[in-house]
Amino acid sequence: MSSGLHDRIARVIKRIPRGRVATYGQVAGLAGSPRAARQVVWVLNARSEKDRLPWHRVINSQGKIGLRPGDGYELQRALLVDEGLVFENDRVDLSRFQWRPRNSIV
DNA sequence: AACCTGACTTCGG
DNA sequence: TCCGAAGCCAGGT
Repeated sequence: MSSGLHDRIARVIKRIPRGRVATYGQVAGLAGSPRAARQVVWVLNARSEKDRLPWHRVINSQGKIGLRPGDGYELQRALLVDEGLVFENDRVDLSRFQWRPRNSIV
């Protein structure tokens, strides 16, 4: 059973637990389209509010926040810090905070 | 249909 | 470790 890629991406994002983060590529992969990292961005912009997605839990493969200072960076970082993530030089340690889902069925 | 755009990713230097 | 280039997908113009 499967819906459109965007719906699957949105569902994956909703599953990211508090205190953990997922990378764009990881979300795309869990949604069944490993090369569609940019579609994750599209979904975040188009549906974060409407679908109440935990948008702040998605960061890039380097453990950094994609949003730029003055354009959401501060808010995202603050939200993550609230959830217990630790930033060192503008990045989080993925080996420590990356979400590792047990069942990846979408 | 061509071309641009983006909260990306990987790879090479 | 830090860029830049190239590859990537799909929506918008």
